[in-house]
Amino acid sequence: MMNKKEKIVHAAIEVFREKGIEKTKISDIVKIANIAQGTFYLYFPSKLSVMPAIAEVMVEKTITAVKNEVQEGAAFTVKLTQVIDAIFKITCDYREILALIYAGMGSTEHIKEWETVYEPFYSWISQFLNEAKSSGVIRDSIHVERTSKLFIGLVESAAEQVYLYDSKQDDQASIQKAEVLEFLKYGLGIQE
Amino acid sequence: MMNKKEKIVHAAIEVFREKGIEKTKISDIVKIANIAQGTFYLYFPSKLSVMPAIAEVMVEKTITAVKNEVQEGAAFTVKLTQVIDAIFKITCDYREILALIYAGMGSTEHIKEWETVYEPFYSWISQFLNEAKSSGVIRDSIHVERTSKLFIGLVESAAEQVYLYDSKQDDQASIQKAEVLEFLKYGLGIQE
Amino acid sequence: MMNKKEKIVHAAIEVFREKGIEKTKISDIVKIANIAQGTFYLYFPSKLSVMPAIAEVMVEKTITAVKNEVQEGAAFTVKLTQVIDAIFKITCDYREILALIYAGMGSTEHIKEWETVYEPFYSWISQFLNEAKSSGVIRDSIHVERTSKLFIGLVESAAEQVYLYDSKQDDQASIQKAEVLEFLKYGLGIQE
Amino acid sequence: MMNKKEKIVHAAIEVFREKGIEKTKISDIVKIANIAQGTFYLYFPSKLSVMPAIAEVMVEKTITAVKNEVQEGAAFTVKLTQVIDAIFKITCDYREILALIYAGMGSTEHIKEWETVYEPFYSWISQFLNEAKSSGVIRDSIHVERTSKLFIGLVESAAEQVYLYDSKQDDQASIQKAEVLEFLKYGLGIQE
DNA sequence: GATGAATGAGCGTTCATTCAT
DNA sequence: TATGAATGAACGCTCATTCAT
Repeated sequence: MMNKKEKIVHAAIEVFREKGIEKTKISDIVKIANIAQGTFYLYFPSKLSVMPAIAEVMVEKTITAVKNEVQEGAAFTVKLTQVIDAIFKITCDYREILALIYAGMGSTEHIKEWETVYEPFYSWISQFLNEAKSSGVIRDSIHVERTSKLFIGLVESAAEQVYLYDSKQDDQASIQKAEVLEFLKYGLGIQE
Repeated sequence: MMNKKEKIVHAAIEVFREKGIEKTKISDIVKIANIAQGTFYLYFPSKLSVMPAIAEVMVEKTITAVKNEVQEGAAFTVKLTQVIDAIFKITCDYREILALIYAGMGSTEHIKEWETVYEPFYSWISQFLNEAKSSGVIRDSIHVERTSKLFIGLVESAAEQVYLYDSKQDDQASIQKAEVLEFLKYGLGIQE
Repeated sequence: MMNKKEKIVHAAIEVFREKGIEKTKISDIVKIANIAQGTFYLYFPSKLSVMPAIAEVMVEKTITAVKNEVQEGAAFTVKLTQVIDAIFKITCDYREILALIYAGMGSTEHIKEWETVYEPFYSWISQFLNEAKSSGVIRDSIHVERTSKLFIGLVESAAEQVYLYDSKQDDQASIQKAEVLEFLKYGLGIQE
Repeated sequence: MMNKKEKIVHAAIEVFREKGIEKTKISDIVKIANIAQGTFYLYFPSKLSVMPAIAEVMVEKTITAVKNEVQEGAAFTVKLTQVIDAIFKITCDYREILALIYAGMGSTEHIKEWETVYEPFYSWISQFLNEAKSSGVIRDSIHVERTSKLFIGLVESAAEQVYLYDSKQDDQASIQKAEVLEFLKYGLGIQE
């Protein structure tokens, strides 16, 4: 049994994916969440104010997906491929929502919250890069915190482009992924 | 004196930047454009249908900015720095709109148009990379068309992060730019 | 053919009388006015903001009623009786609305407007008293402007009391009127 | 420590004064009363049904104020002045509420209750006038019960006008009071 | 008695769209 | 073409009321 707030967040994700954010009505969300219209307003003042809570869930989903995909003990390049795979998958599955989160939501009101919300994902990637740096697999001049953000930005925007331009052709995804991998290998200065 | 259509497009850009797309009303646009409410519908069927026209203007602005910044005859690394500078500047100035355009706008209806509209910018970057590739400045394994998109995605997302996370500290911009340059130099495999 | 604003004001008066102000919905008003719901908001921002316009109409109605009732050339006491009759009639017919207007509308926002709106009525009574004062019918110590307000306050509150306490008994009205007349005769110091 | 019912009544007075009756929500009242939302309904069925209890408190306040002001053994004219002073003070302090009570509240449902509630005040003034009548200070033709209502109506409407039209100028109050006193002296036919 | 989270009917308000001028 | 007053369907939001605890 979920509590009401969680119900709203999950219902919102579901409806946003189906109808897009602009076309989603609060009445759609409460119908899916199976709560009364007024109850929504006990937890959120508006449709957009659900976004930070959604972002939190999305970051969790992403981290979980990445962790599940990455094979403990594999070579760094393999792991890199797996990270890219995971991000591509999540990005394609939830692209409308991620696009909004990533773009900073159009409105600047919640921006400082994203920082906090995204932090765990940046941390994970930082840690991932740091290990590689320590074992000499990637170049020593890497600044891991900053690069983690560039890394995620690069992979996510690449994933979005696949959807954006080549949504019909599945093989485009793998070509694009390969390209990103290649670019990252050079960018990180992998020595294996 | 602008014609009515241009007035609408420029007014829309102005209002979208101020209020965000969701909160912008057609009445806001016509007020700024100084035309009658009904006149809008003589040129555009809906608020979102103005977006491709906006994108066109934005791409023009971007290409112009890049061209103006890049110094003919300079070394590739210098030019690279200049391209990054120009994109950072444009991205920061118009980030709300670019974010939306780039993210595909949440609604999938106009996606195919973006492809066409963005094409000139991708072309310019492709050409830029191609010259470098021909003269052996960057690694030969680069696929210029695909990389041009990764390139733009990387730089734009980096620029967005500066705005997103460190809006107050101006020096963050230059650090972030340096990091991107470093990453690109490795990613492109520059040999100078 | 009335213009839309007048239609709204008259419809509002009608509905307020029937249902009371609190229970009146804007949808009731527009139904009677025979206009679209949205049209209301082109002229008034809220239900209560119609009140000043209503007050204006009510003051007109009152002055007209008084003028019609008062017999040119009659003795002052007769005229006084007629003024009282007219105010009682109007007050009883429109008591819910007048009560609100007179009480200052509960909210203090429109108070300064009442001053302007009521002015014509105060003027008329002032003039009425002034003539009587000039011809020596009422005591010389009367300050006509101030007394006109006391006069109206006295007669209106008396009329309200008839409605309030004795709404069923019609003869109460005439007794109350007689009492007011007596009180006013003394109060004004009539010498006839 | 007040009991819950008293808490509600006093909270309602406070909120009604601040926001007006129409804009007052039950949730505002319970917040001030520091009780739970549901508790309200254990004592009152609706917002307006609190009004008679408020009126009772107001009448008590008024009678107390008048009694405190009036100096035992003073001449009638002096007492009259003191009564006027007291009513002016109370009316100005609680004008929004008194206006509503006095005007019959727009809704006719509780009217008969006001009669009962106001009775003590009318009685007191009747008694006050009766004594003056017995001692021959005021004219013999006075009908004390009816006149008590006219008396109160006159003084209260005068007090409201001070507030309404001249809220800034404090000396207006004393001029208005003097005018009322003069008017009453004549109206009652004082012979001193 | 007391609570306050939950309810949902109902209302205010918006704003894209139309069309007579 | 251009206008902008008028429209009314659609939606956000409120808030009196309930009821399980």
